[in-house]
Order: sequence, then structure tokens, then C-alpha cells
Amino acid sequence: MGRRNEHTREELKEISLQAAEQLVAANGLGGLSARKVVACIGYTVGSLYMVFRNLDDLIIQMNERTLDRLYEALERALAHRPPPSAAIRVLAQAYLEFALTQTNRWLALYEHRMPDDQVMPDSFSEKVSRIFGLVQQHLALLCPQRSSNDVELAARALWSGIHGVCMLSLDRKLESIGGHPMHEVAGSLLDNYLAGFVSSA
Amino acid sequence: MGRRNEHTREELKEISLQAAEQLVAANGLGGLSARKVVACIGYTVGSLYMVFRNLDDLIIQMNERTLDRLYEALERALAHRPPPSAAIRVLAQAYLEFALTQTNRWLALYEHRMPDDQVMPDSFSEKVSRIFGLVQQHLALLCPQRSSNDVELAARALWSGIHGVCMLSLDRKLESIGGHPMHEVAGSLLDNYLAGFVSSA
DNA sequence: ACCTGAACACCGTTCAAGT
DNA sequence: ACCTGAACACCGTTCAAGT
Repeated sequence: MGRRNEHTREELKEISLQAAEQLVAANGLGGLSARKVVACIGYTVGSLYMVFRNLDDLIIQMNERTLDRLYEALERALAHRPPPSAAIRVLAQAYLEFALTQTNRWLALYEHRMPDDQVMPDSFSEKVSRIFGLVQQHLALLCPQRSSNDVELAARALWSGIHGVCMLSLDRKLESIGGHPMHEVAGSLLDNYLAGFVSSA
Repeated sequence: MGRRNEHTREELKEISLQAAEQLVAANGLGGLSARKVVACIGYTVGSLYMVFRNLDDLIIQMNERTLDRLYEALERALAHRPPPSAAIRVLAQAYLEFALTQTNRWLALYEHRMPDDQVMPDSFSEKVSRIFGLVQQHLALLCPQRSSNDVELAARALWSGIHGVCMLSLDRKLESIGGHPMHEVAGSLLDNYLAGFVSSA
């Protein structure tokens, strides 16, 4: 056969990633397969390997797009320029909102595991760092007197904490442990941590 | 053929779970398959379905055993009866230690996802609650004047936080964001949260 | 009753062959 | 050059057939 030149390589990549995102949004990362992706876009399975090294490569590129959307959501939340005292809360709220509304896409960021011998591409790590930098930056504004090492550590602790709240709240396996809504748990974490952090200057 | 009565049903279950634990410890949950399990124990694949409903059932039972070991590790850490002010830290430390030394087994607790329409068995939820209750109980001893609702919320926030620190520290994808060792991040979270919590009585 | 082994419907990946 | 489709080595699950 050969549907030659019906799509450029770039277009083929784009529609593959779009199909992958739809499949993940609908059925989770477990509902994604190379054969399902090509079935969605009307190609046969071999074609996928023209534009992706393998399925891991496709998933990583999909996840990078998710990281981009997450970053945009966080930036959008900061668009009203809240004072430093509110910015951290605004960021956390936006993160929770993203995880809650895009649950399967957000979960795919963490469910996907690399083969033990391989490492994430730099482009992925940079996108993670960029998001993380947002927290660090606003935490530094809140506590200008603290060392950059203190701020780094606090940003990491806070962000890990908010992430953990999301994870345990969205995992149906573990929601059993009390009926506190996610936002309330995150609020408690933030309020008490920040109270402790600013008072220990 | 038929290796009849060479093992009782209970023995077959036990050696299957042991083989599964070895496979997961060595290669992660992704390295586990029904066919590999039976290859380890010298049976053919059909036999597995005599003692497990399906592979999810086997994984859940394996994870329940991991939860039992985690509970034992936490109890062992409390065996020296630390004062309430130290008990929470002792528990967090033991949790980190478990995640660090049994990484693949600990990860399997969270990597495994149920089919969307199914729910975890009660025995699993109870084991989760039992572990969680340990935190809640020692937090209540630390702050006897707080309402049980306050303590529940704080226990959940703290535990989620510690969990998030583990997750992001052990995930090679995300370790990029700063070279702070896991224990230090967890210490920061605990110290500042508890400082905020006890002072907001 | 216990266990096998073939069968079925999937999966990721490769690659000779066709246009 | 682009794309197919068959092939290979896997996978979970079922079940008739053997002992």
C-alpha cells in the first residue's frame, strides 16, 4: 500500500501524541499501547517506529507535554500577581486542581518507569526543574532573609508534601484513611509548615 | 503428567508469593509476570489460577505481605518506647528506611493499579489503616489537648508529606531537583510542620 | 482433584518486501 | 522514502484433556 506523504513526519508525531493523550485520559497509562495508538490514527504498527525510538520514547514526549501544560496552569494561577504570602498557596492550589481535573495524565507522569539502565532525557529534567523553580522563587520572595540552601530545602519539602497529598488522595487504594478532602489536607500541610518555617528564622 | 499433591494449596500459594516477591525485589513490579512466577516454582501457568483469581489478586496478596512487614518495622522502631516528642520522628525514619532498603517492594504498593471498576479487598484497607493508626496514635499523645479531628487531619497531612518525600526522592526521574538527601527533606517537613502544629493550639 | 499444555487475544519491536 | 504486514518473543486467562 503506502499512504505516502499523507502526513509529514512532524504531523505523524503530533497526531500520535494526541492519540496517546486521549487514550491515557480515557483509560490511564495502562490503556495505552503502540497498537492502539496507530489504530487511532489509521496507520500500521511499524510506522510508529519511524518517529519514536520505542514506546517509552513516546510516553516521555507525551509526559513532557503534560509538564508544559502543568507549568502553564501554574503560570496562569500566578497571573494575578498575588503577594508573596499567598503565592505559595496559589501554586499548591493550582497543582491540586491540575491533578484533580487531569488525573490520568498527571498520574502518567509518575506511573511510567524507565528501564533500570536508562536515564531521562535532559529536556524532561529541565521541564521538571522549571516547575520546581517556580516554587523556589516565590518561597524566596516570602523569606528574603533565608539562605538559598534553606529555601531550596523548604521548596523541596513543601513540594514533596503537596505531591504526596495528591498521590494518596487520588489513589483509591488509600483513600480509606479518613474522609478529609484533599484541599483541607494540603492546607494543613502548607499552613503549619510555613508557620514553622517563617518563625524559625 | 500431574505432580499431584506435591504441594498443598497453601504451600502452592506460599511459594508463588515468595517467587513473586523475589522477582519484584530484583526487577520491580514490571519484572513480574504469571509465567515467570510459575517458571520459578516448577509449575505450568494454568496452576496459578487454582490459587489466585488472577494476577491482580496475587499482587494484592503480595502487597498485603509488604504492608505487614512495614507495620512490623514501624513497631520495631517504637520498641524502645521513645517519648511522644520523638515517636513521630522515629516512625518517619523507619518508614524512610523501609522504602530505601526495600525500594522495589515498597514501590509495588503504589505502582499497582486496580481495574477502574474494582475496589481493594477489606483486608488490604485494614492493613493500611493499621499503619496509619500508629501515626495518629502517637500524634495524639504528643498533643493531648487537640480534638481528634485536628489530630486525624495532621496525621494525614504529615504522612502524605513523608510519603511524597520518599516518592520524589526514590524516583530517578525527579531526583534532579537538588541534591538534598531524603532524610534532610523529611526532617525539614517534620520539624516545621510540628512546630507550626503545636504552636497553633 | 490436580495439573498440563494448547488455544485465544493481546503486547512491543524488527525488518524484508512492496509502492 | 514511506509504509505495510508478517514474524518473533513475549503477555494474561481459559479450559478440555490427561493422570
